[in-house]
Amino acid sequence: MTPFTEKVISVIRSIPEGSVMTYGGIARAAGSPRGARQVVRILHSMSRKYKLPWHRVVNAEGRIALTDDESSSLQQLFLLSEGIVFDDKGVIDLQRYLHHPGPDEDYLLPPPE
DNA sequence: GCAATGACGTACC
DNA sequence: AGGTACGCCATTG
Repeated sequence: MTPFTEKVISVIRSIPEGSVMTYGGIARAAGSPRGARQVVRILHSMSRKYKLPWHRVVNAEGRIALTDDESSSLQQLFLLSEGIVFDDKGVIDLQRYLHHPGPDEDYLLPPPE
């Protein structure tokens, strides 16, 4: 268990209801801008052991990232129940639902342009 | 300990 | 605009 992993767990647990975060965003918030795939791995192991809001994690496009149809539809169900809206293409409006970490975090958003 | 894995992201066809 | 290729690196077998 590395500090990065603990940070990731902490970040995920801090995602408020009705908000989402991307894998890359969590990785950046945890101090490893290129650690998106580690977030995936961590989610795999942690979601079984710990109680994490794994359903509030989506990919950079704002889509459900799960490969299993059953699990992904379940995730969508969870998000819907928290008030998150999907558009026609099944995409979440990240501008609106993405959770921004506090000012303590060096969370760098991509340039608005 | 080394090789494969993975619910990603980004750069390139 | 849509598909492919590859880097990333903690965790797992």
